[in-house]
Amino acid sequence: MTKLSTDNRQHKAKLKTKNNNPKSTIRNPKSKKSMSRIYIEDLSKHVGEEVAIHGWLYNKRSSGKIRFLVVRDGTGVLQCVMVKQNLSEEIFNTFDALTQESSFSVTGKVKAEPRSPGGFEMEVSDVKIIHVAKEYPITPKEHGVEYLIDIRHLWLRSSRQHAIMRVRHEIIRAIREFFDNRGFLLMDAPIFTPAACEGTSTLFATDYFDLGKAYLTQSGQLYGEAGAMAFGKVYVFGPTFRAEKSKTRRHLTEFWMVEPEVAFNDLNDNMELAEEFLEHIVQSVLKNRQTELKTLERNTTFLEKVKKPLPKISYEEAVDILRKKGNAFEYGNDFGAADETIISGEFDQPLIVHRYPTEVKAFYMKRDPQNPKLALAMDVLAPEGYGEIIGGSQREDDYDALLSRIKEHNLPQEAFEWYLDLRRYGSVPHAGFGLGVERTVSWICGLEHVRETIPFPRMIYRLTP
RNA sequence: UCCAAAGUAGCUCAAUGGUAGAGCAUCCGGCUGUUAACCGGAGGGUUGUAGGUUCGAGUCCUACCUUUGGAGCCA
Repeated sequence: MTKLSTDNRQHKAKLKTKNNNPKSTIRNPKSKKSMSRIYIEDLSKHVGEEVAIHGWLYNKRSSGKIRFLVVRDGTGVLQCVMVKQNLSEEIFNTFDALTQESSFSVTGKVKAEPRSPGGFEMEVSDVKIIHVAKEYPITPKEHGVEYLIDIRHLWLRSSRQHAIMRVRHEIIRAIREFFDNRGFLLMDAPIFTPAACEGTSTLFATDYFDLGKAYLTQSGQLYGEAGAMAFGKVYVFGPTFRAEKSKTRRHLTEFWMVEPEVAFNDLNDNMELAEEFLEHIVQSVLKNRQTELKTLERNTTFLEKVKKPLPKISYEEAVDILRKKGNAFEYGNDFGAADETIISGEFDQPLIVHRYPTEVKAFYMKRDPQNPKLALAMDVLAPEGYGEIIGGSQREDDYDALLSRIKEHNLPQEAFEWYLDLRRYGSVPHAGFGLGVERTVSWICGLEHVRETIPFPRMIYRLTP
């Protein structure tokens, strides 16, 4: 019933536009020698000029003879004022046909307007409808995340999602800038791999011609190590895949990870690189994305404190903190999400925890010469309960030690022969870490869930859109 | 895989075991400065599915389905 009436209205709207342009309902806004077209973000340079904006209807309001169109063009939002006595009836009535998210181009004079949120307003002289949208499923009122995530392709048009995606973009830009400025080579690792990189996680399998199964990568690190031996310092930046049935606000099955790897670095160098890296990322966002952080109502007090040096404690000291807090934590276990929150709650900066028991860490991590029961590993825990955002280590560079680790973990030696080669031909101490992009975005934006940090999240029960 | 919670109008939510409602959205009307505009009116429901208890079930019971949160694993 509702559908019918909408269709009717669309039909009417089509008829109206047809009168303007007999060829097609979809008009090319550039076809007419129109005003110079600008983006909303550049409005300040065009005050007093007659310009055109191409965009979509964000919202509209009417007070009878004065009407307001709120247009968004992807770079911002602008309120356009239609005054009846200044416009022909035909143009004034385009207001009625425009539904939420209809596309159109609007022409008029730009005015500075202190009452408007962006500081500018447009006095409309002409409106050209491009396409009348059907009833839009996202209304200006509240919606649940469950509903919105099903229409993620449309949800991305809303202001909050714009802010998150712009912060994500800034984080990725800062990551690349940081490594590029330090002479790192960006080295892409393969997505298809013959075996588990770390041997533990469940992987996504796929048929690979006559070669049997291929698996989607869960880390580019081993390839990064080959890169470090070839180029000295590299970073791998790509998607990674985990088939574990993790159902939490911190997990996706497909997520992005950046993994630097540096030859001749030890654990201390690695921790220093990580803290400088985090400082650069957070300070870049604070510097370049204040508007977005404001939209997200992010309290930036903690973010401003992200500067070198970050606090560093050993696994043992972390266990002590847990015990002092009355937590019956057993030495030798890995920290759960609740433990991480307690430990990081003691600090107001990201916290580096180093030297974990070898049993809870991966086979390729070098053992501490001072205490062979410990791995030269490091994790960075974000404050405010956001958990682990970085995991890294100094790698085992001794051939015999690495081989026995591979055997202890029951890994297929043939698959790791190339990796062992790195210890056969000019082995050197080296270290690296991986940073989860989505968890970092989630932390910096202050979000409830990582699913909002990636344009199209992949989770156990979600493969669409 | 395990534990827990939730499914009622397009959306967000109400409704002691006793006639299923509101706000937003949609449609019709009004308004010359609105700001998630406002005011008046209208349409809109197999209460996730299948059984059961009861004079009577949206509400109680059982199973299943779907989604969400958490655990484990991890970034």
